[in-house]
Amino acid sequence: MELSPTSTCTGFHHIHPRPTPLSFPLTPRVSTAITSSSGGGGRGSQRSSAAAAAAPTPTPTLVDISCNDPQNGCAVDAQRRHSKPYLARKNAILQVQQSPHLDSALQRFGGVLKVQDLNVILRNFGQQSRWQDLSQLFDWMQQHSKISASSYSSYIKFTGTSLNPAKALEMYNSISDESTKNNVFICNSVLRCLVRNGKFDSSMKLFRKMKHNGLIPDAITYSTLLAGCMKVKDGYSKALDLVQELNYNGLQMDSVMYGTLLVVCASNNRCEEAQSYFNQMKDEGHSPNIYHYSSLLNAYASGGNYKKAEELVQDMKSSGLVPNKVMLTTQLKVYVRGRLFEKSRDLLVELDTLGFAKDEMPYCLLMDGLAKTGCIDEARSVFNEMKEKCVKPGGYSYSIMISSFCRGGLFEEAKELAEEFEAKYDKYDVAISNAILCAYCRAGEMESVMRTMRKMDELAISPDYNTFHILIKYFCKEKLYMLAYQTMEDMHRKGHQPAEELCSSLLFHLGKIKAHSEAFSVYSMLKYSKRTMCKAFHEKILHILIAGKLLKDAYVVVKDNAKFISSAAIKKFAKSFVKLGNINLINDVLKVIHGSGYKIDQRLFQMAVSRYIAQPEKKDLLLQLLQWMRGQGYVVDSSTRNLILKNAHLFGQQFIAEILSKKHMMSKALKSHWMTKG
DNA sequence: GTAGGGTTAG
Repeated sequence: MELSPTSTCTGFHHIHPRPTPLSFPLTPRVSTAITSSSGGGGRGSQRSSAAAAAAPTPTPTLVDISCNDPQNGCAVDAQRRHSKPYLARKNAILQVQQSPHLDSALQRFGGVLKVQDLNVILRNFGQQSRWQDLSQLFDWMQQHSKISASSYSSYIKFTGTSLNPAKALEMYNSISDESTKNNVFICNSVLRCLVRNGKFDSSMKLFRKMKHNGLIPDAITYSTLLAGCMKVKDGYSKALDLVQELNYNGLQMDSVMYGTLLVVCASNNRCEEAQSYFNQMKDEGHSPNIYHYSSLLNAYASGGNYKKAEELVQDMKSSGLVPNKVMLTTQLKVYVRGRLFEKSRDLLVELDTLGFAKDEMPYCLLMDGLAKTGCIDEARSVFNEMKEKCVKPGGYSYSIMISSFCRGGLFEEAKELAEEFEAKYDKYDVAISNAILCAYCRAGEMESVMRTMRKMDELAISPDYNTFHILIKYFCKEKLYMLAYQTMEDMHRKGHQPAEELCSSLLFHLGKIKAHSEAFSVYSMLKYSKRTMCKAFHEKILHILIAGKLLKDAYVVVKDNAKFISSAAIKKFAKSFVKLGNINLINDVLKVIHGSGYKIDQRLFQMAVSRYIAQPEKKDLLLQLLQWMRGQGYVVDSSTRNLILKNAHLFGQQFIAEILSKKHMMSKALKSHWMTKG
């Protein structure tokens, strides 16, 4: 049973390549209008080579020429207007960029190239994803001291793009010059690199360190960090902190930051806040683009606020923007979330007419909404409708339907659909794998469960919380309790916290099969997780530990949770411990029990004394016990006293005289009684 | 002469 793939990468990333940016399916006439009014900062158009070529360049710079085709007439004209050294550098740039042997090219042309020329080449390598050459050139620049702050920021940026945040960080840490290390461009590059690679917490930690070391953050710094809040738990409050800090530093939000903030609000169910940021943005003179509108619309979806959504779409149309596929699909989401299934269906028809329903996504939205409202039959018919329309179903629609069937108790149908998926498709990720696993588990298909687990292993799909949960529940159902336990251990190691009821059920069964220490381990997993634990849990594990004679562990449980444990259970524990537990801890146990408000009865004292008599070398402990008893007002009853006297030879006369002093004599008032809560 | 964002599904 291998549930912990050795690979640390997740299968999800293998299966889903980085999505390519969506293009707007708009008519050319409208699209021009949108591009000019989109107000997105114009970053994209600045970087497009078409725009660069079209831009008027009265006095071409080295950068411009290096990007042009040398055969181009314009460039030839430009060449004539420049000095020889200039042309030599321009030529050297091209030679180095185009040379198949970077080493020798640098040897030949390196002397001519200035730092800014090398930076041009560096960025060129980065843009072309020539990572090997990028590193090699950067090393060369370092070795020849032809390096500037720009070299660092570009290099770090591209190292982040090539998904190597550790390398970028290492580079940054290796900078010894303080002013270079505090250069805002370089810092922004490093932070961006961490954020991009999903290391938001690290980026915030580094950010604090940078500020401490003298960085003065600018708007881009905050914008970069804000972007990290989008895919992070509790991103909204983190984003708010950043906004507060940037305002405190006298910086202003721009349309990029507002865009990011709207996404954060939408994914954190902050509908009203999204709206207020949207308005604030407009008040400050930034005109929203289609992304701003879509994000706000998405925020409305979480509240199912379809009236506002419709107003927003109207508002957007009157501002001259045309709803695109994403916008309309998001509007469908609003209707689905608002349970307006008639409107949803109508909109789906409209999407289809516009050619926007060619993939499964809008169908998935509707199916999922229907299924979660209990309308499984309707969901099934949308699924079939989608298949009839030759829309290719994929992992999403299958996982929605399989999970719905499982939830609705239609296990056979779920299993059949899982088999259908396996027969027709070979794209797996953790979500579809979980749905398939769930179906096979509920249908009791052990062979298929095991096969699916092996498949996940082979494809390096990391099991997630749900995977573990499904499997543990299933193994319990099949009475494979040790397997369930091992799976739970694995789950715990991976940082997932199992739910209380699952722990409770497994713990109970482990106790039954006398897997006492395993049961205690389950108890500990729950106890040291952030989850709540029901009070009865402590007593449950206490009985198991007593049965397994794991008395030291039982002692810890009692010590920490006595107030949640019944007096009968405490009594049972005390008896077991004094009888069989570690002799060195007997006094401590008695003190703890007394300290939690229980009176200790004479039979227990007598048992303790018997233990000490059996091991006379522990006579100091006996003495301590008797002294403690005296201090707490307990007395030694006659039978215990007789027991000690009978064994007087083991302890010595003086000892006996001390312990049998008058204060220890039995008083009638304290006689009798088993422990009673004080 | 360098650095920032993005909308929809399980």
